[in-house]
Amino acid sequence: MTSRTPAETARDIPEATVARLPVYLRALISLIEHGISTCSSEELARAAGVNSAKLRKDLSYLGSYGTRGVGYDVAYLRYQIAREIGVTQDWPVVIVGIGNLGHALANFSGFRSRGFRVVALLDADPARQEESVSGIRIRPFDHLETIVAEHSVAIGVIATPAHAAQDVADHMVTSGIRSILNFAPTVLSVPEGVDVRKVDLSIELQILAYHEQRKTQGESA
Amino acid sequence: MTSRTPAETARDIPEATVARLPVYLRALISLIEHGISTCSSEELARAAGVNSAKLRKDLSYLGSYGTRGVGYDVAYLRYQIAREIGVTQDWPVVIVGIGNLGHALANFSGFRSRGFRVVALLDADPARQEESVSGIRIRPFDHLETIVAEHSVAIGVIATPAHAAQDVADHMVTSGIRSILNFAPTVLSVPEGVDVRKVDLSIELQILAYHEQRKTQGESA
DNA sequence: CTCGGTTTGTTCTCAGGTTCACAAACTCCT
DNA sequence: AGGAGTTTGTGAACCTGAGAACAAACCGAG
Ligand SMILES: NC(=O)c1ccc[n+]([C@@H]2O[C@H](COP(=O)([O-])OP(=O)(O)OC[C@H]3O[C@@H](n4cnc5c(N)ncnc54)[C@H](O)[C@@H]3O)[C@@H](O)[C@H]2O)c1
Ligand SMILES: NC(=O)c1ccc[n+]([C@@H]2O[C@H](COP(=O)([O-])OP(=O)(O)OC[C@H]3O[C@@H](n4cnc5c(N)ncnc54)[C@H](O)[C@@H]3O)[C@@H](O)[C@H]2O)c1
Repeated sequence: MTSRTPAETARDIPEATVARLPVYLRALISLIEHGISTCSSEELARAAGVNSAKLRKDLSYLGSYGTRGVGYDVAYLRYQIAREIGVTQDWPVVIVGIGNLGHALANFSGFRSRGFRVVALLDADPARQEESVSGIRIRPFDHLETIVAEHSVAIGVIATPAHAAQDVADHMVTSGIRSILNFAPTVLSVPEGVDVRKVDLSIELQILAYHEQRKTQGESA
Repeated sequence: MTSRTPAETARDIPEATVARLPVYLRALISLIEHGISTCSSEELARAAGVNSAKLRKDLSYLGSYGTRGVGYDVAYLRYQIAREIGVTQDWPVVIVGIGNLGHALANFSGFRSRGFRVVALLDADPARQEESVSGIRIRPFDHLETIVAEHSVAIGVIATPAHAAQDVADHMVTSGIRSILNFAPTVLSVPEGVDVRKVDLSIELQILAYHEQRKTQGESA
C-alpha cells in the first residue's frame, strides 16, 4: 500500500457513494457515543443499514483505512470520512423564507453539530423582520448579497413558497452561492456549476402511496 | 394498441420512474393552471427538468397515452399518472412528534392538495396535548393503534427525536401501518413488507458540502 | 388521397451501481 | 515460527437506468 498525501486523495468518488458517506459518518458517531473503538465492516454496515460489501467498496474509494483481520478504528475512520465530506470545519449557511418550515429549520440544533452554521435568516416580508429565531434576527431579503460576501457563504437553503423559489435561487447565484438546498416544490434552473438538491415531502409521500396501493391491490385480488 | 383494463396495467414500473412520476404530475398541474391543454414530451420534460427521451420512456410504462405528431392531452395524462401513483383519492396520514418540525408539517397546506389528509397528530409529551395545530388536536401517542384502525391509516410520518424513532416505528408497524416517512436522522429497521423512506436534511447538506469542497479546492490549486 | 412535417414509443448501446466471491493481509494461539 | 481463524480490499458478473436514434403513427394541406 502506498502512502497517500491528502493532496493526492482519489478524485472521483461515485455519486452513490458520496450519498452514503454521511450515513456512515452518523453510524460511526453513534458507535463512539457507545464507547466502541473498533468495528468490522459487517457491524458498521448493519448500523448504517447497507450491505457490507457495498460499505467496504465505498470506503475503499477514500483509501485503505481498515486492517485485515481486525476491522476499522472507529475514531480514525470517522475523521477520514468527515475530512472527505468536508465537514471538519463548519460551513456557513443562509436560510431564505422564514415561515413554518423556515422556523423549524432555524430552531434545528442538528445543524451546528453536523458541520453547518446558520449565519443569517432572510425573509421578504417586513412583518417578519421584527422577529428573532433562536437568537438570530430575521433580516430583509435584499441583504443577501452583503451577507454572502461578508461570511463567504457557499450554501443556501430555500424555504419560500414555490412561486418565489426561482427568484430566490437567481439572487443566490448572483450573490455567489453555488450550492442550494431547495424545500419548495418546484424545479429550479441554475447555471452550470451550481448544485441544487431538493427535499420534497409530497414526492416522498406519493412514492409511498404508489407502493402502498400495490400492496393493497394484491391483497384484495 | 390493445385496450387495457385497469386490472392489467403494467405491473413493474422501475423504481427510478416511480420517483419521477410525482414530478411529472406536478408539472402537468402547473400546465393546467396556465390554461395549456396539450403539450409535447419536449415541453413537459423541460417543465419537469428531465431529458425528453427519459420522459417518454417513463410514460410508456403506464401505457400509450400520447398521440404521435401531436403530443399529450394534459388533463388526461394528469389523471392517468395520478391514478397510477394512487392519489386520485386521499390517503389518511398520522404524524407522530409534534415539535418544531411536526408543527410545520401539520400546518403544511400542500398535504391535502397532493392526495393526503392528516387524520391525527400524536405526541408523547402530555404538555403538548393541550394544543391544537391548524384545527387538529394533539393526542396521546398511545392512541395510535385505535386511530390507525379507525381511519384505516396506511402511512405514518415520524418527526420525533432520533432516539425515539425506532420505538415509534415499531408501534406503527404493530398498529398496521406499512409505509413510513422518517424525518429523524436514524436508520429504522422494519419487517419485510414495510416501506420506509427518509428525509434527511443533514445528509443533503453534507452531499452539497462534499461537492462544494471539491469546487473550492480546484479553484485554489 | 397523398405527401411532408411532427412527435411518440421503442430498440439498442453504454455507463454506473450492486453483489458475490476470494486472494491478500492481519492477529492470536500453540 | 507456523497454522488456524478473521476480515479487508477488489476483480468480475450481474442488474438497473440513461440517452441516442429511428421507425411507426398521426395531422393537415393541397
Ligand atoms: N411546512 C412544511 O412542513 C413544508 C413541508 C414540505 C414543503 N414545504 C415547502 O416549503 C416552503 C415553505 O413552506 P412554509 O410552510 O414554511 O410556507 P410559509 O408560507 O409559512 O413561509 C414562507 C415564507 O417565505 C417568505 N417569502 C415569500 N416570498 C419570499 C421571497 N421572494 N424572498 C424571501 N422570502 C419570501 C414569506 O414571507 C414567508 O415567511 C413551501 O414551498 C412549501 O411548499 C413546507
Ligand atoms: N427541526 C427541523 O428543522 C429538523 C430538520 C431536519 C430533521 N429534523 C429531525 O426531525 C425530528 C424532530 O425535530 P424537531 O426539531 O421537531 O424536534 P422537537 O424536539 O422540537 O420535537 C420532537 C417532538 O417529539 C415528541 N416525542 C418525543 N418522543 C416521542 C415518542 N416516543 N412518541 C411520540 N412523540 C415523541 C416530543 O414530545 C416533541 O414534541 C428530529 O429527529 C430532528 O433531528 C428536524
